Amino acid sequence: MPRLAAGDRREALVEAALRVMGRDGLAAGTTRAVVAEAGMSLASFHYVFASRDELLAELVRRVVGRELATATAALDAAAIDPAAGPADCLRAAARGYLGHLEADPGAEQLMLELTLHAVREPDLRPVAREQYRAYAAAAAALLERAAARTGARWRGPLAEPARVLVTLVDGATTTWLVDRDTAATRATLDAAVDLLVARYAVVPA
Amino acid sequence: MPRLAAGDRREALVEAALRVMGRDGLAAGTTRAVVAEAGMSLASFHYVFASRDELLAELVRRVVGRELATATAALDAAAIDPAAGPADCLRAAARGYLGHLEADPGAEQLMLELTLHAVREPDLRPVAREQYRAYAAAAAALLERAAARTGARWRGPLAEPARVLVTLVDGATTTWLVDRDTAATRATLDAAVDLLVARYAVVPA
DNA sequence: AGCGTACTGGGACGCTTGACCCACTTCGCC
DNA sequence: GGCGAAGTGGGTCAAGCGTCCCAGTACGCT
Repeated sequence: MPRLAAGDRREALVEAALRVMGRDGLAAGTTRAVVAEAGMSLASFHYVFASRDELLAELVRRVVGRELATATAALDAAAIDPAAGPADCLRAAARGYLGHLEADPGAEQLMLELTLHAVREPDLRPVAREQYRAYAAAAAALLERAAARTGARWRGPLAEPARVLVTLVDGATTTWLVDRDTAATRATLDAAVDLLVARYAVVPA
Repeated sequence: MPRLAAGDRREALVEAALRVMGRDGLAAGTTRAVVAEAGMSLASFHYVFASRDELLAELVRRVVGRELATATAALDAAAIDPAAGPADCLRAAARGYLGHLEADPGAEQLMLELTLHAVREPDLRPVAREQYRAYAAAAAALLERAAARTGARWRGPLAEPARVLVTLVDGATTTWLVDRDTAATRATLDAAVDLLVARYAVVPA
């Protein structure tokens, strides 16, 4: 059987954990369940990770990176129309995220579960903070890019609307996970985007 | 030692569970931890509750009721000033909630944890749905009351702004739990309230 | 060919979990 | 005074947990 390099096995375990926990929840992602999903033995797990917490921390970093990439891609794909305003761009990005959420609800739910877990565990708390700092930065970058592509600009510091955006996406995710009402969530996000642009953007005539 | 009626012991166990889980998280609320907090034996637990899940379901209902009462009280207390507009009312309600969140973060975090858990468990899923239906209804009532007290009225059906409100509060809670930045969260909520009123309210001159 | 490092299989350890059970006590009521 | 229902103490059960360990295997390098 072919040997895997240590880094690859780390990767494989993270991927396996993502599948198991996305499917059945954070609590279901025991070390045993994870290694079973990855087709490895327990020893391999503790050879690569010092502890389950280390896996969890890596998990957060990995998925955050993936989310950010998704959002950016959605925005880029949206800004093709030269007549589009910043609201159109952001709406498209929001829809992109919603599609991502619908396609794999477990992954997003897992992120929420991980965040809540990380806030409780002193060792993991910094990870959660970093996660939300990354979200805020990504939101700011998103706003900036949307403005740049449409010739608009933002009033005042970006931090405030960026935080509103993060709050919105977070809340929309939770709400959608409960009632799975995509139409209502889309309407909420659309309205919120309009509101955001109306307040913070300066759109050239 | 004085006997407690069955209903009282149910109540006492719920209260104990709330303390334990609010302090250390949903996962820490094992049956043993709960009965220890309540000063009872395991047998008493299973005499009153058929299972841990039954406790969890009751927990959600209990706390939801409490939250709604808090929000309504905050709104009522806020609408004293006759010159206040709907935005002032809602801002006050938001601040009331934020104060409540600061005073007992564990309780709100627990609600989030419970919701996420309920969404995963088929048996508990209806409870989560009902919970968010209650939130939406409460948000609608809040909007209605804010309008009534200030002589304003809302454009279109209340469901849409109500959903935005729920989304907002949910997201703000999560974000605050991570970074504990009260000022930023307050700013976010204030801005969001302004946005909401600007879009959905008809304020008389 | 042989050595040392990298890796793995499988079992074990000590502990906690939700659930259950049964002998026992307490109490209102006849 | 005694009976039956209500409630409890404490132990038990099987299952599952994270972690650890060690004997063994496979491979790259000299």
